[in-house]
Amino acid sequence: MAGNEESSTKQKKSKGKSKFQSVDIIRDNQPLKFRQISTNNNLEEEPQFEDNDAEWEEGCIQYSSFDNNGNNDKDIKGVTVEFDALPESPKKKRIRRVTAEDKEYAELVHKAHLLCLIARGRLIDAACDDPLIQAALLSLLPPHLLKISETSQLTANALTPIISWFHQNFHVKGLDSAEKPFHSALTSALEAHGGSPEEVAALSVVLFRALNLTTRFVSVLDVASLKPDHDVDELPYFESRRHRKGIFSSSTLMVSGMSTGASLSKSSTANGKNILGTFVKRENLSTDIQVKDSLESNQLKHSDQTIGETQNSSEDDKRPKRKGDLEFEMQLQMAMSSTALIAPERKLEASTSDSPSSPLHSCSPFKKLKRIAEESSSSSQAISTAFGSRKVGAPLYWAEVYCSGENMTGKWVHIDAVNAIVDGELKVEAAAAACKKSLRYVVAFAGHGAKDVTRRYCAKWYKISPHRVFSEWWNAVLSSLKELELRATSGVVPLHQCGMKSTDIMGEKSKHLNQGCASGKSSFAENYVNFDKEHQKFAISSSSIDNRGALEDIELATRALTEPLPTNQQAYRNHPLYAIEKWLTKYQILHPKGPVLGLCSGHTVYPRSCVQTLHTKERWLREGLQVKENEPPSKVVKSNSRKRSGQAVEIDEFSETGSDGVVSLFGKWQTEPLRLPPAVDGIVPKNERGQVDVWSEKCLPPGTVHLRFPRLVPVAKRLGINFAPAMVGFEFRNGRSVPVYEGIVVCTEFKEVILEAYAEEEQRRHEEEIRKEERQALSRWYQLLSSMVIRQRLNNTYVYNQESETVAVPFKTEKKTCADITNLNEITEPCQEKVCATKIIGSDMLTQDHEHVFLTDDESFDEDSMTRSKRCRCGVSIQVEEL
DNA sequence: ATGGTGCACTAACCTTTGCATAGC
DNA sequence: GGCTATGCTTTGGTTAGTGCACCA
Repeated sequence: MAGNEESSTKQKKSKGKSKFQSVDIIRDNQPLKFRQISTNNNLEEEPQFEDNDAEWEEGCIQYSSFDNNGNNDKDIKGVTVEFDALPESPKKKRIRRVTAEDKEYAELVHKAHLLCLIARGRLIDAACDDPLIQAALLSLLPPHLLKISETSQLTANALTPIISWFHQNFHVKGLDSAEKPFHSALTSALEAHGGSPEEVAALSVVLFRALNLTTRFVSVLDVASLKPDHDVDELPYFESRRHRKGIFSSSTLMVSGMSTGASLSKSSTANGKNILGTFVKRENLSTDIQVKDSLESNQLKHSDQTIGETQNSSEDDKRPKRKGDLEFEMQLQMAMSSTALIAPERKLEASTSDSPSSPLHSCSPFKKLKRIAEESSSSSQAISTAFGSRKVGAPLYWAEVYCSGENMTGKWVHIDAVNAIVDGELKVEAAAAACKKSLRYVVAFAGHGAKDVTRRYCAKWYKISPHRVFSEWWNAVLSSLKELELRATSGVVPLHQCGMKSTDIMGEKSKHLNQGCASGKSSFAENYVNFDKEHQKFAISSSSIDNRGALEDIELATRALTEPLPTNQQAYRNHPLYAIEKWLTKYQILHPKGPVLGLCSGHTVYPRSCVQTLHTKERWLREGLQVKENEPPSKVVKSNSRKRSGQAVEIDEFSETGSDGVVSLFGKWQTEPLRLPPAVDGIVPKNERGQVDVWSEKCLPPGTVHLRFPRLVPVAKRLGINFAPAMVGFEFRNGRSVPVYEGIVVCTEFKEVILEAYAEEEQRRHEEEIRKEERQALSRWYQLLSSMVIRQRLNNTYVYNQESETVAVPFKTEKKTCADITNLNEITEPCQEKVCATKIIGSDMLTQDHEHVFLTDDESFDEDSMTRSKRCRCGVSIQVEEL
């Protein structure tokens, strides 16, 4: 290593990229240098130990520190260096970027997990259809509540008393019974009047179905992330696993069981809709919570376990608590108070008392909760779970009941029996967001089928759509399930009975649209035309709007296309509905440039449908399209293709300016179907490179055909047929693109001729190959046999003869059995007596029938090795060293 | 203190049509 | 001399993703 100066230069050069650290060991005035692989995330990189690549840091360690045992041995073995600070500061920490492989893996996991969750949903749905459970649950229902099944025009309000009763009688008890089959778990939950959130929600579905109400079991599929996640803790499946051990395993609980009796009746009567309690009430209630003996002990044990998981370890106790941990503890306390299965306060205090310095600790958990509750209550009817960053408490399961008396045409009404919420679809997203959950997939299950109803609950679709699997796959998965679901839930809704015509439905759409306009702070009137165009597929005639499924589809589609305009610019980057010019890519343009939907931070917002992708003329050719004559380019951009110095003069023929380095781009509306010059007189029209670019069948000149066989060129040449090599793509090799050729393009009339010739040629080649292989096989057989014979001959001569002192070696031959290897003799000119391979190999070969005769004519002498080779006519040869 | 926003930076991805030399 | 096989070498623009400062 050179001096410090050089080292520091290297350090500067490798600023922020240090992979290794070196330490200079001063020993006998000769600095030694060694490196330590840092704890860099990029571990898969092979360390490069060339000096020019390595990044060195200097440090001095006294030699004596290595030699404290008095060992003067010059070799240093196993040096351990301890650094005061970590080799890399957080600032220098390199982020490991996700690779395509990571993404693919994550997507596979995501899909598999989705399928599992759908299967789970179907299982629950099937269990909810069980007549025994339905009957058992129905038997518990007070008689006056049974009347609801007689209601012809069911409304959400009519369901409130049932929800109230259910909520008073069935509570979330937190313990997840994932180990049990769901059917028996549901039975147990019914007996115990409570269970996991999933079971309680399912029981509510059972109840509604028992009352002959068209009901779906709705579940938020809390699926593993579609994108590779660096932080495994954030992965939902890890999350859920972790929380399954706790009281609130992917809980849906938002309001306590104890409190809701009062709050339910009050709020439900107050607004007739929302019977949600608030945390302010919870705070008051919590001070009066009575410990219930029997359940307490169990719960305490469990809470102890849960707390133990996060804090009971002595190491953890001493560690300063993270915010999330504290929040989790508060969550825990809330959970216990909510279910009236609370641990004694001293326990709670103990659980939070180990981080006195924590800012959160300075106020009591309930004060904190009160503050949060106040915040959440500031937004009208907000669901009071907005505490903590932990992903617990989010609503994951609920029911949807079809209320024919709602909304003129009937409506699927959200009913969260766990939290006693009726028609709270607009609040689900807020509740989920408060618990850091996104409603990526909300799926309704009925009749063994499933339907994606995410749109109903998710207003900000643009936020969740990047986290959903691509729609083609998802739609394909759900298509058959959707039919099943539709069959189970569809019912004819004659429009005339509802006094609603198709125009009214479109009026509804218009209303939604205008709502969207209002939120977008802009007039959308002119957008209606475009909107209507996009809705064409949903604009079903009055005659076809005859079932709930179709109506719901319209409703969901309307929601899909009337999302409010985002208020931040970045949301427009990949927004499926809206776009601003700022976030268009190099190859995108607005065409037509309008209508204007609104403004965002001074940027005009356009519909995403106006964004068109541009391509060069050549690129359009690949799509089987050509740019119309005299079309001016829609956009001229700087070329990013590398021009070699030798070909830099090449001028872009499409460029308006005519200068090099720019590319003209055209939109699809400027193209027409490709019209290539046809083949004339058996001549294939070729491009400037003397080939045909076969990106697709559309790219073939009329009258030509692409023959995708190897070794066709010599055949075509031999027949004198005009052809062109078919280039089918590129391969990136050695840092550059290399064209890939596959077969040739010939005129159609020569297709049969050339294929026949090709078949003959291939046949001939095949036969030739077989012959070649046979020759090789025989040659190898001959070599093998020869070597064996020689070996035996030598054994006989030098080993056997020691005993018998016989010079002549007997050798058995069998003429009759050697027919199989006649070719051997043809190749090698052997003796007339044919060697039987089977005999030689199977027997000792020591026979008395043949005596080798080594004629002097067949001898050869190698002067270098001073050996004489003698050959018998049977093919046996021996080498004799002359002394 | 916290979360949202926007800018700046980074790394993955996409791009896309040789050349020199040795051996036969 | 011509043909073929082999080895060499790895750009730079675009864009999605991430970190961080700033602000409400």
